[in-house]
Amino acid sequence: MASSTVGRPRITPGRPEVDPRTEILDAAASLFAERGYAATSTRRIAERAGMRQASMYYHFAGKEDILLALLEPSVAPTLERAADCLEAADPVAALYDLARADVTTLLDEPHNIGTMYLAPEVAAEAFAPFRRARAELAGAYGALAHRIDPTQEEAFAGACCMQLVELVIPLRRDGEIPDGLPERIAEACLRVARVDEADVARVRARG
Amino acid sequence: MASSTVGRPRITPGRPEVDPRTEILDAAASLFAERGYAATSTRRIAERAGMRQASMYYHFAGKEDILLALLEPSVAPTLERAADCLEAADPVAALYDLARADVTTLLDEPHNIGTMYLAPEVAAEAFAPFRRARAELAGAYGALAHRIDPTQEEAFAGACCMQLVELVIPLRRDGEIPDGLPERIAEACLRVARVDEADVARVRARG
DNA sequence: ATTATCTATAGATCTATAGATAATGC
DNA sequence: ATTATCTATAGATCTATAGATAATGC
Repeated sequence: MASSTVGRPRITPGRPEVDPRTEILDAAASLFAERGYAATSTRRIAERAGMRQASMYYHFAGKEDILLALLEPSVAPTLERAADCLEAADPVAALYDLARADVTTLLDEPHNIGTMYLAPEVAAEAFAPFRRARAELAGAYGALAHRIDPTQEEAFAGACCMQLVELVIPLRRDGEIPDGLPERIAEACLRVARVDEADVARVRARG
Repeated sequence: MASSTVGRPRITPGRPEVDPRTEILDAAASLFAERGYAATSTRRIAERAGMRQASMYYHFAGKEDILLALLEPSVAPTLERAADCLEAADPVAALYDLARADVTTLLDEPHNIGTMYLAPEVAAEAFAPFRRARAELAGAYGALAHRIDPTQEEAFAGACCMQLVELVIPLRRDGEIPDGLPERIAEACLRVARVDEADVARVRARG
């Protein structure tokens, strides 16, 4: 995984101990988050990664392949977490924990790559698995909300929770991350799912 | 405003009774919403508008000018509505009505142009007035929420309401608009702002 | 021999401008 | 004369490929 010294050396040496694939992903993620996918050229990605434009193609088939590599790793953990929480005994606590975990994940990603969830480019066929994973996650939110209060419709409640969780994306873009954001968003999800204030306090206090 | 017959005729005549500026805005809005701003070429806009690529420049200075023209009309009404509701006697009803009106506006726009609110391109200097208007709207949501329950922080509550209102954008993109969406989103805003269920029912019943 | 870069470039865009042209208006 | 289009194109991209090159590994 470290940079072996095999192969023609770069013109500017680049970070040691970081493999070139990661350098490219890192550069692309920051540019995609800042300027968007379509407005980011392969030349610019390579430049930020510290190599020539054409060298990128040794590691990736193209721009779309890079975006796939950036989004893919989040799919498996998301599906797992969504499946797990469906079996929880306490749906209120489960909803809170799921929302908090998802917000934390989005916060911890190195370059606010969540921005790309909404990009028109992920409508392409290649991103179908990614979209399916998001739909499944929304389904999990909806199922929990429905267990909390069966009078509310699953699809709408799930969409509301997802939307609140993804509030972290614009907040991060604008550099306005308040303290305790995961907990605050998780609480907002509970309220949208019609959990009463006593229960909100109970779950919050549970820590 | 109708198409006079002055000027060299088009190769393909185009809609009568619709002025060319509107044809261009219409074409651009649909393409921006479908594929995004950066991925939409002037050639494609002109083609959908029924004219040659260069003819567009008789009506607009460039692509950015078109996006500005699409976003600008929403600024004044938004600011007005936000200012009005701050003086309302009943903050719960005011929050409900503001959210419902904003969702309805986004639903009524001909081509889901709300998609562009989140595009990285509106970070450009030219869109500063538009961003300021959105910040002011978020401020109005926050102020109402704060009047409803002064223990909650304005900025976060405002951001949550905006985010819920803008849920209409992805729902519309996916063609999943349920019945009564403006009312349902407005209710969700009340719940996030910690309005109790009795008050939610009261404001909803008020019609 | 293998690996990972490099240089160079083909071919396909895309934006914006220059200048011609085909209508109506006066 | 004015207006609104047209054709043609300059100049600047941008993506992806071909083939050379400079290291290490065996």
